[in-house]
Amino acid sequence: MASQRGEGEMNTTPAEPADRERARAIPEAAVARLAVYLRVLSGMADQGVNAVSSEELSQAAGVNAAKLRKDLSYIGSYGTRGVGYDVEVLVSHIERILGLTRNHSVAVVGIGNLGHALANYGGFPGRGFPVTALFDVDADLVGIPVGGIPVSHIDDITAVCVEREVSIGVIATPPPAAQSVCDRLVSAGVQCILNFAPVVLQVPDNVEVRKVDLAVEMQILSFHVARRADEAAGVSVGNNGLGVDGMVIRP
Amino acid sequence: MASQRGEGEMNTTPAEPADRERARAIPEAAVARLAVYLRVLSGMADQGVNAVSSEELSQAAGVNAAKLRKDLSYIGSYGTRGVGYDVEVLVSHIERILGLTRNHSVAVVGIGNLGHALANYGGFPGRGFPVTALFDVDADLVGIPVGGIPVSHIDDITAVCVEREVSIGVIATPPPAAQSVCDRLVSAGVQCILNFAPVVLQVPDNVEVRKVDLAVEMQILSFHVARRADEAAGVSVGNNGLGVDGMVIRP
DNA sequence: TACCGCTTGTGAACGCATGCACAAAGTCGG
DNA sequence: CCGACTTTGTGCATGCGTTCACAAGCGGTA
Ligand SMILES: NC(=O)c1ccc[n+]([C@@H]2O[C@H](COP(=O)([O-])OP(=O)(O)OC[C@H]3O[C@@H](n4cnc5c(N)ncnc54)[C@H](O)[C@@H]3O)[C@@H](O)[C@H]2O)c1
Ligand SMILES: NC(=O)c1ccc[n+]([C@@H]2O[C@H](COP(=O)([O-])OP(=O)(O)OC[C@H]3O[C@@H](n4cnc5c(N)ncnc54)[C@H](O)[C@@H]3O)[C@@H](O)[C@H]2O)c1
Repeated sequence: MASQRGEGEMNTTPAEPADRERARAIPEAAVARLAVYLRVLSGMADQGVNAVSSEELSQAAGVNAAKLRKDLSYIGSYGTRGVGYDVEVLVSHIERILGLTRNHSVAVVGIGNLGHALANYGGFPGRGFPVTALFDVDADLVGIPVGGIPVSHIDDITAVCVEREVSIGVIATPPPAAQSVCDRLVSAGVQCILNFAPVVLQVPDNVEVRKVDLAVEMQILSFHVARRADEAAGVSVGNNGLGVDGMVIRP
Repeated sequence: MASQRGEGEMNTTPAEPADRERARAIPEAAVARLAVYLRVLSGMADQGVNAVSSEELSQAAGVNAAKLRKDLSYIGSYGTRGVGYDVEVLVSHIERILGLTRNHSVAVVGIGNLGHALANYGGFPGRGFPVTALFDVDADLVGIPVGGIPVSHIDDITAVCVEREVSIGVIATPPPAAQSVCDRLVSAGVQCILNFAPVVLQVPDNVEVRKVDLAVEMQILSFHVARRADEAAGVSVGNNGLGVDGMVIRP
């Protein structure tokens, strides 16, 4: 539960094995892909396509066809053998599983570079995630509308979140403020947090955190470059501007 | 290789099993965590800490201590039994493995909401990822400096990328332009791409793509809310605007 | 109606990652 | 110098996720 999932996995607690755990047994990885299928299917629906085979859909989503079918099987059997899937039907079933039959109100905290971009972004409302509240400590920002929503002061976070039924909190503050903001969101009743600050947040078990750390993403890319580089040329990357460092990794 | 990794995994090709595959056998998931350890360790080093045990470090990074030790063991044995790890030593070894001994020049394409935020963000250069080039199609933007770098026209992408030795391309354009931009980056020799546009990019095998899809992140959070909701109350989420649909999932 | 070809859905095998538990290896105090 | 204590490094078992391969099921056709 109290995970800290992000790009490459990152469990925190062992998560009790039995309890009422079995619940809805859809693998986490499959959920992420279902969201991708949904986007692709929505695009197809918009273009008037109304039937699709697992082969076509998997291609468009960039995954293995068998995996796609297994993923879809987790949510039920809504295809027609010999034919494929009805786009509309699939869309509505995935939406139901992902809990998108109701809107999820989003609050953005920290209206700086990133916060502005998020607040101005028009892509969320259409996907069921209306941004309904913005917060910052900066008095100069409070009251000013960004993307149509006036910025509230961070001290009003509980009242505003409750009033606007915020269910997802997005943290876009500097790292030192992130934990404090997180705590405030949690005590305001927000149970889902998307964190852009490069810090590991501590939250109670009933709160779900996902993090987006761009530096980590880049470092993973960097790793692949490096691996590829000394895979090609046995050793030594070539023109590195750093003295002696091109030796073998493992002794 | 030609994966499309993101939040929850997303393989594309089966990736030939043997070949020279064995290479550097560090699990992808471990690489992502190493980047997190590195950040935590850097923070510790800044605070004057110079030794740390696996228990402390794992706590700070939000992972299991055993997992942390296993992750570190992939890069070698640099701890001292009975004592712990030397922070500096660990930092430099992780940096070496992640290929951070040399800087990776970054180009951002699409200087809109998000592109501005990225260009203005001061966190990348310090972590070894200097942003050295910005591109857009919009003639009004070309020439204007953002975050100290003047925006170049997208048509100059090859020349500029080659000249500035760009190794990572960040795509922050609207979705319809993403594939085309991606193709241009690839033909300019860029082998690593970080994609913010919600589309599945097609790339050759020698190019590594990672995607950041915020809508997907939110949908995953939404799924957990929904799961938790009907875990508490037996069945039926409540007010869904879709006729008859509140039945059990699997027959 | 009976057959044929196509696509789904899934059982089973495999492989990767996680977590446990402990031996190996080092430090520190006496 | 020795013994007790601490913490690493890792073999092994377990569980999850991916992939294969095929039977079951459906539409179309004669
Ligand atoms: N901008 C990017 O592209 C980018 C990229 C990667 C990561 N990040 C991370 O995202 C976060 C935000 O980045 P940014 O560039 O937008 O920073 P920023 O400095 O531009 O904006 C931060 C905003 O948060 C506000 N703030 C500070 N303390 C607060 C508090 N306690 N409560 C509410 N608001 C508070 C500030 O007033 C400011 O408006 C940082 O943690 C950064 O590391 C940003
Ligand atoms: N802004 C956000 O917070 C946010 C959140 C999630 C996803 N995204 C995604 O990130 C991408 C960018 O979002 P945004 O809000 O910055 O959009 P935006 O419209 O503000 O900016 C897009 C920029 O790309 C430029 N552009 C268009 N076509 C181009 C081309 N062929 N080559 C170079 N530049 C081109 C445009 O001139 C514009 O400046 C979109 O795909 C969006 O879906 C953005």
